[in-house]
Amino acid sequence: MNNKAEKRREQILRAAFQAVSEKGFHSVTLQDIADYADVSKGVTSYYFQNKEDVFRHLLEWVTEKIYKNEHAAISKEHTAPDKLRAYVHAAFANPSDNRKFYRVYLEFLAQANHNEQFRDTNDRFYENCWSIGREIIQLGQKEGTFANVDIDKASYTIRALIDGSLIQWLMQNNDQLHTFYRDNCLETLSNYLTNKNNQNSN
Amino acid sequence: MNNKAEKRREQILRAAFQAVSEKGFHSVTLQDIADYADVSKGVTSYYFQNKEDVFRHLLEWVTEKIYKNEHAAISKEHTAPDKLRAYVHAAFANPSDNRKFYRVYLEFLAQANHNEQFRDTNDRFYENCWSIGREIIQLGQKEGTFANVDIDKASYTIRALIDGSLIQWLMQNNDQLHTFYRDNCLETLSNYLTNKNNQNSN
DNA sequence: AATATAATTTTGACCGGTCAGAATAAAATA
DNA sequence: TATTTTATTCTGACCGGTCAAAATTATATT
Repeated sequence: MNNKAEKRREQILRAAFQAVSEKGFHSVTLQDIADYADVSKGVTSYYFQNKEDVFRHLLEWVTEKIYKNEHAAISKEHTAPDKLRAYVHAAFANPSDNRKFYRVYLEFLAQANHNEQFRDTNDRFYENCWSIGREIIQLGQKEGTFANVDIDKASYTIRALIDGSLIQWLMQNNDQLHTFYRDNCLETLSNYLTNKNNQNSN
Repeated sequence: MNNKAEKRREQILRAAFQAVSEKGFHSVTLQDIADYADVSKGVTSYYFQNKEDVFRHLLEWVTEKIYKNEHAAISKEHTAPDKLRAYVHAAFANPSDNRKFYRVYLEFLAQANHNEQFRDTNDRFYENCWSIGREIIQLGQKEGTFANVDIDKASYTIRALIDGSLIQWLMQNNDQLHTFYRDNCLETLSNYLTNKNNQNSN
């Protein structure tokens, strides 16, 4: 049945994810994916058109999962500062998961420059991230807890700082720094959004 | 003489840079590098141990050039706010150069997770970036124009926001947004460093 | 200066190895 | 039995690295 096929596909995507995180995007072979999924080589070709098709779905799957996780996190909170904290904490997750995720994500970002499909998928991911940012900021401004910053600009800034911090953290092989970067990120964003001097000058 | 050999090596590095920016890290072959450098395939092997050696030197060459450029830019200015502006403007450079550079740099970052040499080189680059940040912040605090933020934290934040902004910009194929992201980045950093509420709580 | 010799640099064909994709067959399942 | 899944093998393309020979440049000799 369809459900079972869907299970297989996810099994393969998980395997591909693991393979990419350990071996790196380009050194992953169809055989690797099959090995990690504990199936034979032909299965991947049966469920996906080719290797690129696997990766395309993998990027979609991963970014979708991240977005849903982050969105769920902020939905549990009710004030803007709480949502902001929840967002940053969700984005940073825990060191080992996040290291794995960002390794893979970074490879896709690098590839996106030469692959329009990846770029499109990432655009949708960005849109989702920005929408989270906007939601938080709008609430904060309605509450009166946040300054009257330009909402779009600020939503870009939020994601830029999160990604920039995580990449910087990723490049140091030191999980200790995870909470440091997370808290610094949150603190900076809190001050940025709260500071009444940051008024929208438009 | 030695000088001529050095010329050749740089010629090859430039070719490799061009090749990576156009074709992507992993699809670049020794033949590609030779083609871009307008020499035969064997030359690269004559001047470098192997392909990886070329890439290692390429990353060093590129990051060194970037750092020197940024450092030169802030050295021309005398006040902290001016240095900050100069730094951000240097980091953003111009759209086409920066797109090329960040494409290549992003590929190296992705690779760094599986390549210790790349990671080491990037660590040195980060150190240089942070030192620029620290220099600016220290001056600003001495001048009294900047708030008493934690200098290390702030230097990480500065680079994180620059990198995060540039990557986000890179993923949109729109050079128009270049000044938008640059100015937003600078504005955010200015406010962050100037805001007297951002006091170091240690 | 002209020629011969040596050193350096460049070339491109070649080899061993790898991989994606295709083809095929065998086994399992319903 | 028909369909799905797994296992195995083949093939053609491609790449990194090698290296002998060619070309060029530098040096020595007369």
